[in-house]
Amino acid sequence: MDSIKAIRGMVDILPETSFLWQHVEAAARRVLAGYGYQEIRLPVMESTGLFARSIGEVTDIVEKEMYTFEDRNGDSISLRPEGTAGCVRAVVQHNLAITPRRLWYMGPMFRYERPQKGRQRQFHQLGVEAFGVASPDQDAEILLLCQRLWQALGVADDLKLELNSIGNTASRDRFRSELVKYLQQYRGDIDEDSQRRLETNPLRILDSKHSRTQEIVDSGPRLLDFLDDESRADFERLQDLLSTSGVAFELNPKLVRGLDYYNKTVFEWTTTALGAQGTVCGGGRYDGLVRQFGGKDVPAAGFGLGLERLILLMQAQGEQKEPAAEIYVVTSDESAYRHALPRVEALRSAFPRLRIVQHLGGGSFKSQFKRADKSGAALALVFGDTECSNNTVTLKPLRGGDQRSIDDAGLSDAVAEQFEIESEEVF
RNA sequence: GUGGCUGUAGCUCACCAGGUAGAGCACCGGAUUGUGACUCCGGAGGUAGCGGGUUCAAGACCCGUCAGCCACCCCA
Repeated sequence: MDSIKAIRGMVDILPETSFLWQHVEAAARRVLAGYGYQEIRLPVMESTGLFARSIGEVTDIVEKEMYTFEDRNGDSISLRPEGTAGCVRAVVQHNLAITPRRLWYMGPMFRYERPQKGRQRQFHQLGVEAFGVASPDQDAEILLLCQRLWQALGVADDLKLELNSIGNTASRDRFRSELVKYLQQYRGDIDEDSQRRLETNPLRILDSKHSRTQEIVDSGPRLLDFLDDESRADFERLQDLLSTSGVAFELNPKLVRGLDYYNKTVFEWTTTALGAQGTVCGGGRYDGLVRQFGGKDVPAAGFGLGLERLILLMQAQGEQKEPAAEIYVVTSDESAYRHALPRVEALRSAFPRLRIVQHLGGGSFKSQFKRADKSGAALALVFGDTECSNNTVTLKPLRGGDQRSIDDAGLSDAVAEQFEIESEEVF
C-alpha cells in the first residue's frame, strides 16, 4: 500500500509557517476592527446553484473548477470557490442589509485547478463585504483598509493598485456589443481562447495575454468611453478620494475581473514578485447581487484577498522565523522537577505572555542545556539539588552574561527585570 | 485542461559507458560524573516517489502513474 499523502493541491501549513499566518490574521483582525468591520462565519459548502447564479454560468470557476457533488439526499452542493456568494446569501437570509453593514470572513476556498506556486486547490481568503452604501466613499474605505494592512505587514511597496470602472449593466452591455462587433472583423487573427470568449464572455478578451490579440484590442472601442454618467462621476470621485488620502493607484482600462456580479468599480492589488500568480487581492462593487438573491436593492462592495499569496510575498522579502521562547527550565531529577513545577506555574501566572518551556523527559544537565541552547531561549532557569535544598533558583543567561542564584522569592522580580516587562497576574 | 522541467537520507545536493548509494547541515551519544554554543571522536538514518519494462545487472535507459515547479489558462 502506498504511503498516504495529502491530495493534490491541498497543503499542510506547518509550524514553521503557521506563526506567520497567525501574525497576518491578527493584523487583519486589528485593521478590520479599526474600521468597524465585524466577522461573519460562513459554511464552506452551499447549494451549487448559489454559485452558478452569482459568479456566472459561463465562468471557468463554475464551468470546470468547482468541487461539486451530490448530498445524500440528492441535492447538488459545492465547496465554495469564493466567499461573496455565501456572504450575500447569509445577508439576505438573515436580513442583515437593513442598515449599513460592514462584514469580513476568513477561511478556506476550493477550486479544482492545476496547482502552481500561489495557486492551490484549497486556499484561504480574507473576504470583506460592505453593504448599503452606493457612493464611492465606501469603495475608498475598503481600499484604504487594504493599504493599511499592507503597511502593517510591510508589503506596501510590493503591491500596486490597479483600478477601473466597468459601469452599470446598460453601459457595459452597449460596450460589449460594440466590442464584439469590432472583434468579429478580426475573428481569424485573435487567439483561440479569445475566439471562444467572443461567444461566452467577450469582456475577458480585453486582458488577453496574446500580443496579437492585445494589439487588436488596443485599437478597438474603449470601455471608458461607454461609461454612464453616474459611473463616470463616481469613478472620478473615487480617484479624488484616493489621491487625497494617499493611496497610489494606476488606471487599467482593461481590468474587467472574471466574476459576473461586478459593476462600476473594480480593482486588483498586484505584485510582480510572485510570478504568474500576481493578484494578491481583487474586488469591486456588486450593486445588483443582493437583489438578485431576493433581497432588497442594496448596493455593496468588497474584495477577496489571497492569504497564501500575501504570505508568499512576505516570505519573498526574506526568511521569517518565529521568535524563540523566552525561558527554558532545567531540573536535575524527579524531586527537583516536583520542586520546580509549582514555582514555574506561578511564573506563568504572573507573566502570561512569556513563553516558558519546561524540559521534559529527564536526562543529564548537559543534555538539558543542549536543548535549552537549541531552543533559542534567552534564559535558563536551573533547579538542581542545591537550589532545591535552600529554596533558590539559578538564572543562566544563554546569550551571554554570568549566571547567578537568587532566592525563590526574588524570581518574579528578576524575570521582570530581565525581560523588561511587568507582572500581569492574569490567570 | 495543454506544454515543459524535476522527484536520491529530516533539509540542500552529489556520484554513476547501467554493476545493488555518498557529502554538508540537522539528529543521537561520548570527550572524569551540576552547565549549552566552538572543537574532537563515534553513531543512527535511504527497498533512490510509486508501478511495470529492457538487461546477466537500473536510482541511473524506456513506458505508465503520482506529486512539485514553470508557462498557458484562470484567478486569490
